[in-house]
Amino acid sequence: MPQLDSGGGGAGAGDDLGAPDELLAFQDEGEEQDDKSRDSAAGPERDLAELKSSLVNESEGAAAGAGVPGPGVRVHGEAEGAPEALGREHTSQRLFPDKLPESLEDGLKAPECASGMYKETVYSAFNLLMHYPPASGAGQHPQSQPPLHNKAGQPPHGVPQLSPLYEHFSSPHPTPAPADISQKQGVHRPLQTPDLSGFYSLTSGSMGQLPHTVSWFTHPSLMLGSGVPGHPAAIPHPAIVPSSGKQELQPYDRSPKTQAEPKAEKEAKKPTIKKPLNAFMLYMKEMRAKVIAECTLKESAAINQILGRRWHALSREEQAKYYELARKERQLHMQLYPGWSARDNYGKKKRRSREKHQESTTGGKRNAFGTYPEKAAAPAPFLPMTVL
DNA sequence: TCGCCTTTGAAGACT
DNA sequence: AGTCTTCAAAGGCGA
Repeated sequence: MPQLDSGGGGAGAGDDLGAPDELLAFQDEGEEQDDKSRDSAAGPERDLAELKSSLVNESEGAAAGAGVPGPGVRVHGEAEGAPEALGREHTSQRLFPDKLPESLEDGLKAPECASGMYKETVYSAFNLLMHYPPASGAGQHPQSQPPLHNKAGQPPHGVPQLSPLYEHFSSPHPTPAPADISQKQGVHRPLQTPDLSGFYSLTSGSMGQLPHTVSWFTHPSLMLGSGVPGHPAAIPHPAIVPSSGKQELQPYDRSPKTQAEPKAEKEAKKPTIKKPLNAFMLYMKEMRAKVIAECTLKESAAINQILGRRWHALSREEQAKYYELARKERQLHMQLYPGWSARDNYGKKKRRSREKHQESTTGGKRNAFGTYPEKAAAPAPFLPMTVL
């Protein structure tokens, strides 16, 4: 995130949520910018095609270099030696797995997949940000700020797939549900803070600008958890899900099973507070539907590959909007669940087999530890633009 | 039914 | 401090 929190946290300690990694995402200036502009200018036609051709390149490189290529696979001719290039290298590498999922191949074959996919990329996030003016002294990114005011006050295109957290706070009736949850978990959670009241106090008029909010309020997952039954305010925070089983529920399945559930089962379904979504997750959530609609792909793994590539093709301004969203998301999450820690969910998922990780290590993607071999040669910390 | 796949980013755990 | 590990979303697929 380019300098979203510059200025030493005008919104207080909690504002210092812009992770350093966010800055790294914008290290790739210079040739990277050219790269992105090429990608963007070329449009989606090249998106999948490049992905596919890159795979070919990688295999060619592997053949020519006798296994040397690994991290050095370049797809856009970045400058050698530059820190940005280093950071970029493993990115590129990650984007091109050894094997392309069949489903992805199908998607690549599908001509409709290469049509107009790149338009409107961040309009949704852009639009959303309009409703969340940056906290004082925070989010003062010079590039992300000015365009945040849509004079018309209407979504330019489509329906933003907002993180429920935001939609939740878009409600003119802020729900006390999270606090309720917190009580159950024995965590003190102040309902509202001065920071947030200024942040998310939306008028009912703004609701009209967020028609998608309805989907959030009517989503069955919101009927879980605690709260005052039968009242909209009873809707718990969407980050709260039953701890047992997957988060996803059958769409619009509102059968009152919970009433008949035995006590033990209820115990097992104690709500879990999920991690706030990061910038890329927010981007994926928003763009997934488009990719699915325009491609024949359905497999998330393949879609995520495309989205990952598109993510890197986004301009820094476009990415900045998602970073800003994610930052606000974390901020909200922190305000809602002050006692929550990612540790709470640590180890809840079953671990993958170590062997598979080691396989991927040799494959040049994330190694057995989820990082990249090149990380040892991590680029120098990104200097905020204000410094530069 | 459950975990894997696949992506990036955030953050906890570990050295 | 630096590195490693896990989780966040999503839905098809295989065991």
